[in-house]
Amino acid sequence: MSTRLPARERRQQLLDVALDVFSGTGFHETTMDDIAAAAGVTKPVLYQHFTSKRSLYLHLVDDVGQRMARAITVKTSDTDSPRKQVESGVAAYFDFVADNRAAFLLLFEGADRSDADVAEAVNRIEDSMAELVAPLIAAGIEADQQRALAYGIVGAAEAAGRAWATGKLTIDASHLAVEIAELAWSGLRGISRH
Amino acid sequence: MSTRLPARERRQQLLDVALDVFSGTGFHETTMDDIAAAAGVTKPVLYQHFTSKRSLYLHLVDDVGQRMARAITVKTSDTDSPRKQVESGVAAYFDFVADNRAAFLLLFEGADRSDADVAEAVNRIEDSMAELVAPLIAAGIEADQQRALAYGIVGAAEAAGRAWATGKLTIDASHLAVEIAELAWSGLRGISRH
DNA sequence: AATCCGTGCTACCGCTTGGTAACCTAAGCC
DNA sequence: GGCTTAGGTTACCAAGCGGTAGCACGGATT
Repeated sequence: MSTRLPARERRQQLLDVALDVFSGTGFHETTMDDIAAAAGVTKPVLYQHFTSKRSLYLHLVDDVGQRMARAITVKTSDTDSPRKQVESGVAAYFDFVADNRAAFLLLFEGADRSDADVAEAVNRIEDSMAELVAPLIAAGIEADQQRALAYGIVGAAEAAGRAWATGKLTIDASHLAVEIAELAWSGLRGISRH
Repeated sequence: MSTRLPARERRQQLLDVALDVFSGTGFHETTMDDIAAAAGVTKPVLYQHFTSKRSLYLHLVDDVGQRMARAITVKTSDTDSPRKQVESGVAAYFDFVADNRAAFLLLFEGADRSDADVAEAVNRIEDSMAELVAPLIAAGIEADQQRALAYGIVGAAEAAGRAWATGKLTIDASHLAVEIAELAWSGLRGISRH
């Protein structure tokens, strides 16, 4: 039944499966046996590839976080008009959400922020996105206020993404992106001429 | 050492202590012994007042959620000018954050959303706040888009609150409220004349 | 002073689950 | 065909922790 796999492939398969399971059930509600079973394998196989449950989980969170950050950074670096940057950044954000639902939910719905390491990993992503947004706010504003607004915008995308990914919104992702981009942009512009 | 307390007061003390401990350490990382110790008491005392760890936790989440929702609803019902409603609503939000840091973090930082009941409780709050915000958006817009934007605004406040409550922003709470209110308002207005 | 009840403690149980030791077996290679 | 190696399994352990039974103690009541 269980086809034998070379280490490389098995490891990748385990990562994929673990992402799905963790994402659906959450860290603490998921047992190593659950993941193993979902992969059609037994527990010790997991421990041949990962030293502990925690390390597997952290690996996933880190990995997914980097993928998301990169996806967005790449697509915003094309243009330098602030307006276009907001649009393409938000679009990239929701593209990622749509194409990687499990990954997004792992980060922003299931992640256990009371674990310091996990919280740090998630914060790193939020911070890096806030740093992309901050410079788009008019320069006349104090740095701390800029950061506050940047976190606000990032949070808006996050919440909308979460609502969408959990099925609370029936809009399609690209429309949602346009909507949130507009919210962000006019929010930022409104502030700038305060 | 441990002064004896009548049931009423003990129960309340346990709730207060549990809120602090859960909020700081998270549900799974907190043991019943931890809470008991923090209250200067032993575990069985906890079970004289609450039937299980889960029920204690859920009780807290529910309680805190209702307090927060009420605090905001009350202070927005004064006025009917949309602009003023946004301002006073957001102000009430950050007042609550500042006055109830532990409670806020329990809901939006430590809460384990992979637990269905917890997620539902937290969602209830977000939903009720989104419902306060939605009607402030111009009527010409489709309902689903209104809801999407409403979630976005609520998420902005949440993220800003979280950043503030975890010490990532040094602004004082009332300034932060003004800032986010302005972001929300101009965001909404910008959208409305799309 | 004997009683009683509400409050709290000591001591314990048992299940879940992360993690491991020892063994097995399919497949390539000579 | 035998040997080696890597991928996989069964069976188990240990420990943390939620939850409980049964006892101790203090103070009001009579």
